Amino acid sequence: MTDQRLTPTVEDYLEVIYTLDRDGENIIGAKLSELLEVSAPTVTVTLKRMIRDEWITMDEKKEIHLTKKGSQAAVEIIRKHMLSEWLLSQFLNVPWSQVHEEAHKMEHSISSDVAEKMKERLDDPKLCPHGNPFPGYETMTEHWLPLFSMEQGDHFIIRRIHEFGEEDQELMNFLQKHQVLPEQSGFVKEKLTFNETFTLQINRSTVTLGFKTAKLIFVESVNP
Amino acid sequence: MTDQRLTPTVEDYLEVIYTLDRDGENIIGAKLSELLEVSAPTVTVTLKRMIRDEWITMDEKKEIHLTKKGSQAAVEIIRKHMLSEWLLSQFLNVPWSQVHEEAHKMEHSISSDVAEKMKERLDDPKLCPHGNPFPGYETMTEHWLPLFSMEQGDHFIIRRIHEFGEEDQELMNFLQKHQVLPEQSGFVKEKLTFNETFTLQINRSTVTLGFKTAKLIFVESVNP
DNA sequence: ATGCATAATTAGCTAATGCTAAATGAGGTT
DNA sequence: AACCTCATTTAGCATTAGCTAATTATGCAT
Repeated sequence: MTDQRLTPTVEDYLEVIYTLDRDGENIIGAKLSELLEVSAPTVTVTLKRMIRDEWITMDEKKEIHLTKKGSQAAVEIIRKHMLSEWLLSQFLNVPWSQVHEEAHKMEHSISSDVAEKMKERLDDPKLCPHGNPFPGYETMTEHWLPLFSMEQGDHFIIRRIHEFGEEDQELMNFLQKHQVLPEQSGFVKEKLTFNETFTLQINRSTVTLGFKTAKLIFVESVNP
Repeated sequence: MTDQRLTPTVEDYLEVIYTLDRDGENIIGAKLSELLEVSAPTVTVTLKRMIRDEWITMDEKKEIHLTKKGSQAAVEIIRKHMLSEWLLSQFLNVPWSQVHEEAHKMEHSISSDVAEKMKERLDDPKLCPHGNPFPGYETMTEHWLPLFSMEQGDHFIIRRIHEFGEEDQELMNFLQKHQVLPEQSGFVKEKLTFNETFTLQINRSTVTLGFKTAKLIFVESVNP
């Protein structure tokens, strides 16, 4: 009957699969291998276990789908992750750039009871400190556009750094250092397509971001 | 060399070994098997790994001793445990009786940086919510006596429930329900040696504790 | 000296997670 | 049809951490 309990590894897989699914991406082993930074054979056997335990199914095209049980488990772990991020950031003054990494470790070891207490204490947040939506609140972020789609001269308020950017500690340190943070406003000083860079002005200082980064940052467009 | 990283299992062993050592008990495999609730062969092989990785040594009498490295690691994990307990109890209103169990899971997944933030935020506590001392503050608890040593009519303030009692969830629920908690005062209504029980009066209510429990509870003796 | 507890080990398994190297599959091109 | 690329799988290994059953040590008591 497979009343398997979740292992941290499986929880990590579920999180990534849920997020890819939310974004409408097609989910195959190779993508998980890249995002989770494990080898392809490891992915194969882990997915096999996950199918056995009914967290996911795999169709003829080898695409991965969450079962109902898998989806519920994913929601739960993502909630724990995001609540931990707020706890670390609000109560413990852990720097914004490190909150993801720390929460990623904690999320596997807090009970649903504790998560519920955190939710109450933190006022039931709908977005994480990076602006990503709690499961079920995806509509709140829908109107934000990738910075990538902005043009020179466009003004914006930064709203969100995508989950898949959060994983890169160097990137996060860089973003924090240059105030590329949710709620900051700025404008596109220069967009160099041939160079694949955006140069932004934020609070009297200037940063240059590559296209890859600009695709992970979402902004609200504003009139200057 | 063996720059092994700690696994949760090894951290658990270190915690127990440190605590037994603090209490001056002789530390052998059989005791760990009992306290950690694993089989004897499991203990044998785990200790072998711990010796290999230089967390502990074993003498001719099979007694276990922490190396310097092992002792430092133990202190660190116990600090994380106790700080987590306070965080859960103070910030998240997790019930006293559950705080140990939750913290026991969390302790393995928080970084030393986060522990340091917790320490600051929680005002550098010297005792855990159960009254057990943080490593290095053992003297603070030395003058408290086991409830077991009290006599009929003796008045006391409960100060401490020993670590090895915390592990028993049923016991903890029972103690909380009957207000057998640090800072509560009461007196021994009846001590029945032939029955191996103490009956206590605490705040208008009465509880009966077995000798086993009375040995795990430490009190400050007071004049009525 | 013998024997009984208690403690510790050995032997042999299982499961989850990782890895590399090598083999296969599946699709699209030339 | 032959080939190339990308994805997946097989095979073979390693480590940690559990277990049971059976064996061996060790120390105390008769």
